[in-house]
Amino acid sequence: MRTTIRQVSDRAGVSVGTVSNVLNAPNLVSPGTRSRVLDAISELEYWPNRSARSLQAQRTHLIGYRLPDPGVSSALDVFLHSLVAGASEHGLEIVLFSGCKGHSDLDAYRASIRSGDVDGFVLSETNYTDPRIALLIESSFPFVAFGRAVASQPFSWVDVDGAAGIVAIVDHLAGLGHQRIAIVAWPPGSESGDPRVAGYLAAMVRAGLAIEPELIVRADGGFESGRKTGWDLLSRRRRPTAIVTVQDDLALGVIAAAADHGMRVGRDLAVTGFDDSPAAAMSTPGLTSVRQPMELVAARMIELLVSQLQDPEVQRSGSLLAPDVVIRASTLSPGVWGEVR
Amino acid sequence: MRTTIRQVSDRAGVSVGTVSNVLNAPNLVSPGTRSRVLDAISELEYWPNRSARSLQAQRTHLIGYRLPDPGVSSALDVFLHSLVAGASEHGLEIVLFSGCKGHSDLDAYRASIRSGDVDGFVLSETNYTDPRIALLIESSFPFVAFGRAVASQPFSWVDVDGAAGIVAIVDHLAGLGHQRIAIVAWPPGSESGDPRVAGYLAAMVRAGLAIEPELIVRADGGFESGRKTGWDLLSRRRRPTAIVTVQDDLALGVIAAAADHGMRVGRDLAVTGFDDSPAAAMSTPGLTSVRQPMELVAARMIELLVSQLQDPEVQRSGSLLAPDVVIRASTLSPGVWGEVR
DNA sequence: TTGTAGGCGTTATCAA
DNA sequence: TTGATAACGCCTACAA
Repeated sequence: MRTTIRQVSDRAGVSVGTVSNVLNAPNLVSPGTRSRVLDAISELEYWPNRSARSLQAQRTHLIGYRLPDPGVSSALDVFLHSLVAGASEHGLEIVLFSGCKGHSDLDAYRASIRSGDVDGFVLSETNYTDPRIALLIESSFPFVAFGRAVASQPFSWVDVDGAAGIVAIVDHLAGLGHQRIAIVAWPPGSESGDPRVAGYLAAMVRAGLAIEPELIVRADGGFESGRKTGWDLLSRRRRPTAIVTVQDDLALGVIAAAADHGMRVGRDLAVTGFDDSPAAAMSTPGLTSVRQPMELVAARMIELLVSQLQDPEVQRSGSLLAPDVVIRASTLSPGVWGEVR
Repeated sequence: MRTTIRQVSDRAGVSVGTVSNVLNAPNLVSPGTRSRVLDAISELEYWPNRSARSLQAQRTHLIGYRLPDPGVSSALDVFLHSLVAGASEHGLEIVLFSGCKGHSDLDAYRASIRSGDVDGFVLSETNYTDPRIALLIESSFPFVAFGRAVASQPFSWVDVDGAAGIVAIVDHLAGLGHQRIAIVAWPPGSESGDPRVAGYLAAMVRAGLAIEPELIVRADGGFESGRKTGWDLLSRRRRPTAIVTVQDDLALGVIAAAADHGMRVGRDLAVTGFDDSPAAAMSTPGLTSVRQPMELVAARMIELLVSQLQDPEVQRSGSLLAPDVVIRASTLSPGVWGEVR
């Protein structure tokens, strides 16, 4: 059986209220009894019961997070870690859930809200009109989203400036002398993908490079999709000398396609990714990529969430964070680029 | 304000006990009142409060899992997913925590136990003598470990037969005609690493290949470590024709080292990894690797945990699961192997 | 078949 | 400064 506050109070010869005060408002207790109580607490290894505390405080100190499907998020590892670490600093913990089969995803959120499972939610993989965001706003339930969206009211979000990331990538490539720069992007309509294409266009214009529609190709995402798209791109008479992608997995697929064509990436062709996933760092050649500052993202998300927990009426706001470009061998060998073939 | 059982009972014109029975023992309630209560429940969108339920049942339906440090586990994504999915089928959720700074890791577990945070733990990254295992056994608190260990008493664990995985790898390589097969392993003393080396030795003997001490090299783990070790191995006068590793990250480092030497993996050299991480599948050439059946691992772990939750006295047992070998281009080109140089 | 009451372990309120 | 007591929302006896 676990130790209760009653046992501690008996042991210390005080009332339960006093023990509670020692823990929650030590200044209200005289030093003498305080130390007597503290002794009893440590002798009995007493820790307040979480459920009881939650029940009375109407607060669980738990934050809900629905895991994205496997393979969708290539930096989940770092993100989750930072999230847990950040939460822990505020006495919060992250509870994972999955869309229960048979029920819609939304129902899981709804049930959690009604049963007081968690104090708030962290959302990721949001898109333009995410029904979860609408639901949570309507329920006026605390949450933060990784990713902007359109919503009826302002809400808390953190996002990474993908457009800026791609601009930096294109600048880098243009600086190396590339002129035919292609981009492999997801189909239009993606909250994270569209700005990246916009960044590509802007940077190309600024670099004085011609924008040719055939240099903008679409792929569903993932390695195989990148491989196929890359193969097609490299099978053309007029090949691009550089291929920008919106996802590391796509870029790694392009690298494979280049090998299929007998080309050496980093020499015959430049390729870039997005996410700086572990696979990007460990690829041969190393994959130049846009790195999202996941630690910052997570920390900021927790910050925004905590401020809502403290004051439900707090002004909602968004944070747009700047990414870095990590340059690796997949975009090396400046000056050797020319019209291929 | 959230809906309480009281409001439901008022609305349905019954007592709270009856509402509770409708939810927990429907057969005790007459069909008439039952449907009346059910109506009230859905109209009011009533969901029982989790904290109150936990308090009274002395059960939180939460399982604690301490995230491994980033980069340690290359298959965390799949594992977590399967864990969450498996837990969800039993009405359990996974709560993540991190070693709170300043305190020892063990204290986090201790505190969780005493305060009734969770009903049990899932452990991963265990080693021979894991203090957490000792603590949990001593506290007779429900838990399952991913990985065997030495302990004072039997406990529940699930593990993947790493030795068998490496045996299959060596068999595969020997079948391709390789004779000088090296292994890059972690330093001795690792619960997961040692059996893999043992598997290597056994398979080499069985294949009638000479075991040369210089073919067994040690590396700390990780890409850079693999790159360095690989470079050294390939700088020798008598190079191995195949390099087995105990981790994908190491293998990818070896692939990079081979490129540094101007060698083409899959043709001049065979390389294998362990874990079948996303990076392995997306590497060029694709990395032959040992795939741990993470879905099964997680499912079995949940199974073992749930059985303890149902009956604390249940017999503890372990499960050793068989891995698969995923063959990719890094071990292709059979028959072209010879003494290099 | 249904209602009532006690208790799960805390914290907050109010007296003393 | 401390002690008693009433919630918090639920479930489970037990009584009706």
